[in-house]
Amino acid sequence: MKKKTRFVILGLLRDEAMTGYEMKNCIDLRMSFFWQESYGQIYPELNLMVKEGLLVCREDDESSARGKIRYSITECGQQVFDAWMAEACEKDTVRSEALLKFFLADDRNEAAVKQHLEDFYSQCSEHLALFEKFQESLRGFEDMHNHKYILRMLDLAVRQQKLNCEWSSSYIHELQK
Amino acid sequence: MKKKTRFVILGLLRDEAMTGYEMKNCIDLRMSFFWQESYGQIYPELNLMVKEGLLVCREDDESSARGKIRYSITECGQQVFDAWMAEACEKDTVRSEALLKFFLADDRNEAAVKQHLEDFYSQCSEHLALFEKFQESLRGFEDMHNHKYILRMLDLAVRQQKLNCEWSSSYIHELQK
DNA sequence: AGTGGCATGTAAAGAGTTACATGATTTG
DNA sequence: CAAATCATGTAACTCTTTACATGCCACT
Repeated sequence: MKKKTRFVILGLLRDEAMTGYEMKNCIDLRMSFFWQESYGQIYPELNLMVKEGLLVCREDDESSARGKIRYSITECGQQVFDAWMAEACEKDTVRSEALLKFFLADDRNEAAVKQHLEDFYSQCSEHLALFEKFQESLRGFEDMHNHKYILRMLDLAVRQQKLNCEWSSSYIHELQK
Repeated sequence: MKKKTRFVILGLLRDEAMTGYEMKNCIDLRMSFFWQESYGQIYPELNLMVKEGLLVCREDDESSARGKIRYSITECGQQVFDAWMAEACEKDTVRSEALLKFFLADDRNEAAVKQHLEDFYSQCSEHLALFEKFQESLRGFEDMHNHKYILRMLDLAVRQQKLNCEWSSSYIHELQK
């Protein structure tokens, strides 16, 4: 289970130069469906990657005591990214406490299950709304071709969230009978 | 992100007494869709839980130098489990290298994406087959009511895998044009 | 003047995997 | 009888989160 923080960073920077803070934001908003990173991983990795020549950085704001630091990918970084892209994927790791509880429940826990289902439903709806908003924003561009891969991915994300919503709402109705 | 190993163990033992090895097996075969544990988590936790009075154990096989150890849940363990069931769930953590690659890809990586899609498809088909087999085995019982919660969960798992299969196969066809 | 969001970073704690060691039992 | 699988366990390592520290900027 190798650390993949650097590849996520590299992948994001191919599109545009970003600060560490923006990367974390982008990962949380658009990729949390299948990936997460914390500041404790991002910032140290960013400094390491500059030393290794995968990234270059420039201070945005010379006037401040400690300005924003915006990173860009180097040619070497591109190569490292493409090499990783071609490698086989490790198997997924998923930990969903809600699904775990749904699986392990019995009649003693019916009330708890009901509550968790409602939470699950509202979380999925929120995610769905987020993904659909992102989808719309990408479709607004005329250069849709550039977003071909992301749009395909979003299509899966949206359909999975819809499935989860449908499943949990019908499960809720069943329990209410 | 608290450790939940003990609750998984407790949940499994409510159905039947098991050895640590059997638990790991069961988790890998039936729960890997949304959960995983390793021996390094299970065995030390098992010993701890006996000390805390959540479990009792008996050696299966007195003749061997080191026989199987089969664990059962205590009344106290039941209570701890039910208390956890009623608690709110932490948010999910998911790490899927394949989905990450699908999201970050561009035209330079089309060949890699194709390969990963094929791997993704075959993995999902395998999971689907596994879930369907499990589903069938549960439906064989006359006391289906006992498995109500697991069957509901399996319904979601099966539908998600079907969605993934459908998505990846249509994506593969698109790329082949 | 205070709140909240932007922004960078570190240290310590905690979670989780991996590799190894050991030995029994089953199956071809 | 060799190989695979069953079975338990530990130690070292790696990964990841969390809590904290610092300070800017915009808005009210």
